[in-house]
Amino acid sequence: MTPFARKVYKIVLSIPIGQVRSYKWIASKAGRPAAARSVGQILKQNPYPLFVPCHRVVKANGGLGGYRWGKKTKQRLLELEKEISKAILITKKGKR
DNA sequence: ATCATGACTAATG
DNA sequence: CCATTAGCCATGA
Repeated sequence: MTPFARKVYKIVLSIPIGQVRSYKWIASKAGRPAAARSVGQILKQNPYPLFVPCHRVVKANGGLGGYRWGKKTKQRLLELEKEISKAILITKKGKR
């Protein structure tokens, strides 16, 4: 585990449910604005599968980006979380 | 130090 | 959507 990798995971962990960030954005936050590609390298190692929400990291142009277990899976997780966050909003609204 | 590898980016077709 | 090209960079051998 390198210092850069640690930063990347920490940042990815901070992405809220139902939201996404680009590899470039992560790279900048980690202090290496031009290391988007390296961010991908780090994420594919994914030491904590299903704990680090690496599926919330997408391409800068809006594309899906890659995923260790297939883009299809990534897409499904994102749509699922989108629904979940929507449900959370409804809950908050009705709760008062 | 050098070299190869990619879940990137931007531009082009 | 896909493929190619060039630039970019952390990482590991």
